[in-house]
Amino acid sequence: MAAKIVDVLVPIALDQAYSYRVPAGLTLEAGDVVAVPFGAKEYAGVVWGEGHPRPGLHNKLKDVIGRHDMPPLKPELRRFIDWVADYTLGARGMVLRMALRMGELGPARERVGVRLAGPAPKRMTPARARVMEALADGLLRAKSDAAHDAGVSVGVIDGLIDEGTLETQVLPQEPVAKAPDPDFLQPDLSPAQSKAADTLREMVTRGGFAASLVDGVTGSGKTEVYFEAVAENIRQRKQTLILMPEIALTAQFLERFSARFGVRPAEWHSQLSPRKRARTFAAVTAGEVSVIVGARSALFLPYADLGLIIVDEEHDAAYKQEDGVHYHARDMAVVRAHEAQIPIILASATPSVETEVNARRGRYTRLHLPERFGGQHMPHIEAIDMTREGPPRGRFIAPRLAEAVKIALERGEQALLFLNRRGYAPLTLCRSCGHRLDCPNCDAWLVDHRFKRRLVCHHCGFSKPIPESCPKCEAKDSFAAVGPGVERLQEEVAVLFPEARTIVLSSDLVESVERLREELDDVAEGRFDIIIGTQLVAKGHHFPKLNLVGIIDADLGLANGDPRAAERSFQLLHQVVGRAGREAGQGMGYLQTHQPEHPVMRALIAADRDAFYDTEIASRETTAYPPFGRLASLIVSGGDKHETESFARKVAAAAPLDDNVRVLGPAEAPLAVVRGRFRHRILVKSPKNFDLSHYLRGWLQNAPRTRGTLKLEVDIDPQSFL
DNA sequence: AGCACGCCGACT
DNA sequence: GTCGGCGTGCTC
Repeated sequence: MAAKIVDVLVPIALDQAYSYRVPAGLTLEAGDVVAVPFGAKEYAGVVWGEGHPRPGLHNKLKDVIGRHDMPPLKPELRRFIDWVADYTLGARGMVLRMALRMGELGPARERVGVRLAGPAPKRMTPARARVMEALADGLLRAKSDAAHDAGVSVGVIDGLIDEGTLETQVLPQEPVAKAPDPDFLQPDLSPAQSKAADTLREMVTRGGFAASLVDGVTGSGKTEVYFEAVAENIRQRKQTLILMPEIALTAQFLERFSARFGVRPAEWHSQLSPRKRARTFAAVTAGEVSVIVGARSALFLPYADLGLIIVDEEHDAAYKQEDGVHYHARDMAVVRAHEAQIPIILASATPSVETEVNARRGRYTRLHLPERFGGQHMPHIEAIDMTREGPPRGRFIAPRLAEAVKIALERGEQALLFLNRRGYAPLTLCRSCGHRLDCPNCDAWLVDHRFKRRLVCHHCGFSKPIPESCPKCEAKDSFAAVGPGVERLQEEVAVLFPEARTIVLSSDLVESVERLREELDDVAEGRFDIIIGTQLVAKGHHFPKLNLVGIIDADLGLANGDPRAAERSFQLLHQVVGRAGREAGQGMGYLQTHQPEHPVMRALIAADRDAFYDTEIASRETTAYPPFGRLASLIVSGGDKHETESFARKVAAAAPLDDNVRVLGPAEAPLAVVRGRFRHRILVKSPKNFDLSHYLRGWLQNAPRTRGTLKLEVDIDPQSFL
């Protein structure tokens, strides 16, 4: 290229690239990472192509400051960034920002090592003698290691350095991750696993774009299967990205990885320290990292030579980014694999309807793992019809479930009672005047959290102590808790099973990731008899002694008008009941429901996953919902109710006429007020093969501008309808 | 996204 | 009179 003027994309909320003069002596190519002045600040941007400044702009151009010392962004990544920005209607600069999350590449903090070099110190002490002994081999070791090995404090080491007994040397940086060994452990695979692994290995060897779905129930060994593809990709000396929905809770996964490959993989997620982030980023760019396990943001990193993408738990809703650039990491992963012409593997026990349809149509190769590993059986599921055999008023555990728990406890097995509701009760009302305690900022009830003695809003975080008397009628002791949360359930469990050791696992009670890990270990080792949990218990950890799962309210996720309610419910409930009986024999699951004939319940009871997908796919097809049609959601929000509403109407009125498109609304969002902001939603539906992004772009160009507190967000392929 | 500019209210 | 609140507009 070697142009005198280049277009540079800066990682800020702008869609446009800006033109800069290239100073003499600097040669730039597309993809080069450069420092440029922009406004008052300096940014690391990327050369997006040759400059095409508007004629009048020529004499206003600034100079590129210089080129960053890092590999250029490959064309495939630049195409991917353009594609994502175009598709999501996000600013290209914001998408680029996700690819340049490099942190500050400041000077590396030097780690100092020590080794025995000089004569013994003049004054010898017992501690000093221990150091001399520990370092007698004359080898270099980190200061802290030396202190630890000798059983002394770092101060003693420092003293010996001053004496000249020890000499210091800067330690080489430890690599972000050591090289995984594809042959560290020969896996012991079932015939079905071997067959699937062969197919995947072949896909990796062949290269080029190919998508496959590893589809098998919890415990069928999906991970072991795709690890074989990872092993093959390591042998090909290419990088592997393994996407996980929630990286913080993957301790068990990291252990399985190191059991198979001998080392832990590199990690990428938002909680990385800036230093670790910068080092990992550099290592990924330089190709020094072979396998990276990451949250959705890892999809945008500038890999030196990416050869394989794996999306674990591909159905998980956490893959959808709901703020900033709205994107679905699973879908974008397929796009990236396609741009890079590499294989992608999706894995799930309960695939998303989109993925299931792609597999049924043969667009994705389905690798089915039909049974649990080691001859374990899927749990036997029964419904408990709450209209006919429900518990007495004010109680939530039906007699039949209570009996099953009793038997499990007698056998020394664990029981899990699942209720996807945090706190004590979702609603508190005054018995004397009927007043409901609600959030001052949101259109939502305050949830009673008795462990914390507070009322909490689950939408904005507002909380206040539980008042003594009704704020409306001032009646004392008049509050009634309506409905159950996990804390209330524990109260009932304590009455029914006073001897049992119980634990409540709920995200709001989690002090730290480490503490949760300990608690999960305690559960796994059998230090609790009854686990009462929210969706926190649905994934990740494996509990060998768990043989009984009771779903307290199987209808909970079906209540709202969300088009994905059935799919979500099925996935969650399937995952939770699947936790029973992986090692301890025949597992049992009970679904407490008011609608035992609902397709979700029927499919779970009959252990007929396909039946669920059949009905759900048919229903999506008749309603032209995704994947048989396309959806976008425009969310208008603002601080003033009327202004927001009238602005939303004006936006909707600006929609270009098109026979392909149906514009629904604006309507008040189901959660009409959040954090004091009023929300209206416009739903846009189009046929599948219609360029909805292009249509929306045209629309928004002619829509009235937001001003003041008004905000207009575009959510393409919305997953949440709140 | 970040920052400067500018226009209004309430302080040393 | 000036400090500072945030609404508006611009950045090669």
